[in-house]
Amino acid sequence: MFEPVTIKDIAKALGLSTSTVSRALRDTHEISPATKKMVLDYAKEIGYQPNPIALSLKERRSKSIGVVVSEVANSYFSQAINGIESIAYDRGYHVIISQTHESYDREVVNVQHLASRSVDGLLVSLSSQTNDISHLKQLHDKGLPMVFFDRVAEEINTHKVIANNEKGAYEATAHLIRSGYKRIAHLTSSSQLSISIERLSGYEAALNDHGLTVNADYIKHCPHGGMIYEETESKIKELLALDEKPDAIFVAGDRLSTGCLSVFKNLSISVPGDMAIAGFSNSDVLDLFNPSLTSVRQPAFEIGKLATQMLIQLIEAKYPVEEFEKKVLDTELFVRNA
Amino acid sequence: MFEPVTIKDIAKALGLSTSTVSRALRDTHEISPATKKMVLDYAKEIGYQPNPIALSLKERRSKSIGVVVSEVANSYFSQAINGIESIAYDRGYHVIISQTHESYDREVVNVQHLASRSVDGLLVSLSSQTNDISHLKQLHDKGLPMVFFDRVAEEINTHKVIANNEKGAYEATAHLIRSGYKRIAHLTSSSQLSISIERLSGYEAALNDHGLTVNADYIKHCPHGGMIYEETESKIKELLALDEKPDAIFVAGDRLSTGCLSVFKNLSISVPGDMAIAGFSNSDVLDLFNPSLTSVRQPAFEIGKLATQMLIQLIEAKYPVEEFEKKVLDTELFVRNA
DNA sequence: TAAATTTGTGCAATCGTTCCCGACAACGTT
DNA sequence: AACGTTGTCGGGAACGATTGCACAAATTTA
Repeated sequence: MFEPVTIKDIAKALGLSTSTVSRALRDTHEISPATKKMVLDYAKEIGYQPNPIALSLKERRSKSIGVVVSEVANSYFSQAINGIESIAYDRGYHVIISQTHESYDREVVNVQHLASRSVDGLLVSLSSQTNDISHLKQLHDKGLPMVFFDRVAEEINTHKVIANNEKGAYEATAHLIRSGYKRIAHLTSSSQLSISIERLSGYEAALNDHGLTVNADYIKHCPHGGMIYEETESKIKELLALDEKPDAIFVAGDRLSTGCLSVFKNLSISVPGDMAIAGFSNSDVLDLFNPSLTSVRQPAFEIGKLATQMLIQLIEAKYPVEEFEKKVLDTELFVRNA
Repeated sequence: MFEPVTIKDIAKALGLSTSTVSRALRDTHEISPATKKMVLDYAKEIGYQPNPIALSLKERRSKSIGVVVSEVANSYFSQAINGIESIAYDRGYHVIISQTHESYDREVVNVQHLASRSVDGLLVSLSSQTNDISHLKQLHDKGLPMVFFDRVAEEINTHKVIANNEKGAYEATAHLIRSGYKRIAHLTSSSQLSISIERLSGYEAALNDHGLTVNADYIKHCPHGGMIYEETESKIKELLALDEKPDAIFVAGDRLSTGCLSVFKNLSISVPGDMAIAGFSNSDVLDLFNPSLTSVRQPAFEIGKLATQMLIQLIEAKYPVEEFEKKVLDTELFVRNA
């Protein structure tokens, strides 16, 4: 059906050996100009394209990197992916994206799928359900280059690129405090996630620094990170049922932020009248929201770029890299509904 | 660095030939149960994983399909991709996503990249800038299986899956008419795109059926499909500058719809007070928008699923397929701000 | 002029896997 | 006893490309 032309076809047609053709195509100095021209012309004429799979087998690398994210339909990740592609592309790497949909099982399957020599390295942002990282540790120990971004696994010793989640959370919370709110709740995703820990920490620091006490009842976790509406709704209802109902919420994720707004809309609770909200989000259309949302925006594109640069550096390193670094990029606070 | 275990290692360790090991692993009947067990046990013990690249070279297929879309950060496409993955995954195919960002040049590069035997088939939705489809035609003529979805190329004879754009556009326009608007404009992307043609046609039919005349001044094209804010803004300003200013707009794309809302917000034009809007969009958070948006929603997930099923059918067909079909799925109208 | 070097090309191995053949037992059938 | 089956297994050629080595012819050097 689809019969690609190979180096062998060229060799046969020109009465040369495959080695000569190969060398001519690669422009080696040890081929006579005449032969070289003949081969190149003929190759162009019949539209020869080298078979990347054969190359991969020989070179033992695929010139492709795998990306593991929870959802591409998430502004943060789609922006990060654009950053990833902008670098990978230039360096001649394919990018294979896989989505976990925040499921641990899918993460394991996807990672296994990407590994086994079909990708040269992995860019990983953990799913919210992931506790056990042995599937990644095992590959990392075997030498598969790996860079974490956003949701990182501290236990694995490699490069990491994250936003300054603690500072971003601090600023958002401090903004709510400065706006006069005193009972500030925190809605976040699963507790073991690095971003959850960091954002919680920033939230607590802001409260402490402003003379407010941290109330454990005000901190609610959504293990599915906003993927399930009912989960978000029930957590918010728990907050609303408290004796000392919060007057503001700091939300720690993109999907959670929009989910939160939806819940309040459905419950006919006015924002920010009855409840103020500030949350992490990278959406481009936040300005169009009603109620609007004060947001912490991460440099997603830049994070994707950096992570990819570091990964390619690992992949192409001649000797095993022992020194790893964690890059931390600042977030930006967009005040709306001030 | 990363030394994967091969069938050869197993053969050597067990004193067998690679052929026997291969057959044992593939559970052929001509291997004794004892040998089979020995091989399987040892393979499991040392964590043998077959090398998919070697397989690809041998089988002359990669078990992967390429997807060409404009942006993953577009609700329609991210939902379609979820549909694509849901099928591909089950059938053992990798999915490689590439983004054109509505650029013709990137589309050509991406398609070339995906082809050359590294994907077994292509799922394509054209970029808004694409006029010339010879890069696809050439591959299709060479026998590369290809299925179009959403933005299709009529000139290429293969399977196509689309929404009923004409009907959806008709319904949205008719809704505006029923709501009392008389001067309805149409904002759409580049004129050569299949979806633009179909949606324009539905728009015109609705006007005609309701005794309204089609006014060429009311039809504005944005070649970048909403990717460039300034372009959208200038087209809208053109509409606003008309003597008989429109009182409603039917918008033909996801990004254009949100772009349109942003422009009106920035121009302090009240929607739907000064101007009513209805548009194509698959966003999940339209309910949160202010002003809200009456939307035509496409069955994106289903379209992705169908297209993938048809593509895999083409890929795995024993004989060249000659009969192609175009599947048309109904859209849904969500009335908001009624 | 003979030896040494350069130049241009081919042979064959390699990457990991499958699969067509053929080898060679052990067994059953006339 | 001679032959055909059947069950197990190994050898080796593919798949497409690269590359170290060998080797002839052409050229330069001693």
